[in-house]
Amino acid sequence: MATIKDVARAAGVSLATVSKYINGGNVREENAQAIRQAIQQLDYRVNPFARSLKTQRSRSIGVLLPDISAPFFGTVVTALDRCLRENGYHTLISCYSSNHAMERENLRFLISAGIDGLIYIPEYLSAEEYYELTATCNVPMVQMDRMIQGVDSDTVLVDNADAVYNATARLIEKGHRKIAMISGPKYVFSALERQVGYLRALSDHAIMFEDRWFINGEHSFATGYTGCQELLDLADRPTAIISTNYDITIGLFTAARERGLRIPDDIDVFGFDCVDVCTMMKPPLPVVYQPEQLMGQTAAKYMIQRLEGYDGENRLTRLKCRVIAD
Amino acid sequence: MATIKDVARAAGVSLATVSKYINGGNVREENAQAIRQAIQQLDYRVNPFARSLKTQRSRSIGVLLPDISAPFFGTVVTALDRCLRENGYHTLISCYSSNHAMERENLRFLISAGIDGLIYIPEYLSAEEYYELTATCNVPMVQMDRMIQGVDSDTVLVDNADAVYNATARLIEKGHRKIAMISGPKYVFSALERQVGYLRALSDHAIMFEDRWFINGEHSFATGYTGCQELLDLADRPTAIISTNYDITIGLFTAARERGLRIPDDIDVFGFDCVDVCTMMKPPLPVVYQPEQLMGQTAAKYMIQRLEGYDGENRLTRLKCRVIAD
DNA sequence: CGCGAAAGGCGAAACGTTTCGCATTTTGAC
DNA sequence: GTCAAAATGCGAAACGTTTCGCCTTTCGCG
Repeated sequence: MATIKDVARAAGVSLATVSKYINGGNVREENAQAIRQAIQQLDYRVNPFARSLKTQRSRSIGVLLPDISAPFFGTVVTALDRCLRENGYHTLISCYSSNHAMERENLRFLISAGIDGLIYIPEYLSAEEYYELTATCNVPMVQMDRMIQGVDSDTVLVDNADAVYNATARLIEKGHRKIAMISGPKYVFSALERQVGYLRALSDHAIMFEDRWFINGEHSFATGYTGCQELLDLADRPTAIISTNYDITIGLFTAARERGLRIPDDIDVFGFDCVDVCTMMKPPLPVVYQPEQLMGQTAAKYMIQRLEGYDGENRLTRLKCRVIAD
Repeated sequence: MATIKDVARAAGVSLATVSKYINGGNVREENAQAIRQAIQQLDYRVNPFARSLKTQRSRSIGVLLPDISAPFFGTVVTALDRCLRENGYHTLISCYSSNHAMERENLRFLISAGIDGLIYIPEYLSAEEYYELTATCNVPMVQMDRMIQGVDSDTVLVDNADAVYNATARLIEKGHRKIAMISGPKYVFSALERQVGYLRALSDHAIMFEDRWFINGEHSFATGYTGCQELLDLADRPTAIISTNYDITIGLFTAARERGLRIPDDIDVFGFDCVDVCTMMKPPLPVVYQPEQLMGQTAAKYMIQRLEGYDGENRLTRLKCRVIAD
């Protein structure tokens, strides 16, 4: 493997000049020519390890998240990855399987791997734990989709409460009064916010909240499926159900249709995250769309700015969700 | 940040001894004690850049794949990541969005990032292109799920033909004679193999292949949805449809049910990849399950063995899919 | 043509490890 | 107690960059 030294020799300049050329400094055209040619000829590539040792930066960004196999996260991360790559960074992904111990362990691992920055979708970690783990290193961090209470950083969220408020309000306008919701775990930031939106909409329209119409569980197919069954088994059935996640929506559909219920005639459904599924149905079902791409892009933007020296206030972006309904 | 030099000084031994201790060499217990204490006290961590420069290894494995937001890939990669991490490696994921130019570009990027190994789910790249891009570097590579004709490496595949053969045969045993299939793109290795399994099953049971019952498209919801509609619009409708991918299956369901067809009574469906969806229905639908976890684990195993010096023949594993049906 | 400023080039040090070859200590058998 | 072998420790070099401070060349202007 050719080194910068070989290039310098071949081009007849000093090693420092080659380095300057590579890193975009001023070099006389004549020399630039020679260096270019030498690089070409020797098929020289910068050795990333040596560079990192010297600069103490790796140009890699850690992404710590619960689970990459969920479509929502997958799409966010894809956008993130693309943005970072366009700016010369690469993405080091780490999934902690919604598991507290792994969340802690993987965070430690990412840091010891020498990441320049961290983009983080937290779940269980407390502020104390976070600060303890990251005490020594000092990499910038961007929180995404969720937030640890007491941890200050740039943050990109969606307006969960608003989105679910709107969804609920739509159903109410359509005449529904018995509206159920199937939601994620109580300890998940975004799930909590969605719950708030639901409650507020009911209250604003003077509709009593019924405990039995509110179901909590993991963000899984099973939660949607069994949750829907539970609801349909009630003597006092809801006439509409709001879902809060892709898997829950699919589970919910499945259960409802298995019972031979026509959607939306027999039971109305408000989907979440699965725009393609909902819009292709006849009639199209209303659905909450989260701006996944934009979320990834914004987080990437914040991170890149920090890495390029921005040192101002922490920024909090609330992206609006789009409620897709006629 | 403390360096190994500080540790050596604090422990009263030489720098080389500390290094030996860290890397598991023989050190007198007395010294080990002192070093341990010094490390603790100074909160010393090995600097990964310096280590990499010296060893020319990064302990990171590149994973190049079409799209992380597909549940199948997501699950495979999650397993992969976990295995590699347990062995002290980390995963550098790169999605090329099923795009030829990006596939090339991202491969180049991964290599220039100094990965120790590559785990690769290819799509468009030819053997020539692959060899050209990887000519200079010499990292081990494991192909997963698919294979480039003419590129020799450890490879982990599933037995696609077998799986679809069995699925088709089941439907035939159930009495179906008009069996349609909705499949992925013709240039995707696994899609082609699935097609082969379908054709062979038909032929083995003396059933004519009908061109109009075979539909090709991207691995997307839309393909399943519109494909199903096309099939149902035929004067000569199939009585069963085989899907070959998660998104296609969901699309197919949606279209069939929108028409008010009962599954499996009015039209039988064989699902793919979405075991939870299919098994929770009543009655449960048959479905092809790909051993995603095992696939990731096997690929990780092969990679780790190569990195630890194994230098034997290339290995080809064909994992069996499980056909889940009563 | 001459001058000062700006641009460009250079050598050397530094980043924090691992590892080589050799020197020293320890060990165990006699 | 002695000796050889085994175990352990050490100093120094090396990995391939970037960057600092200083020196030389070039350029533009009067």
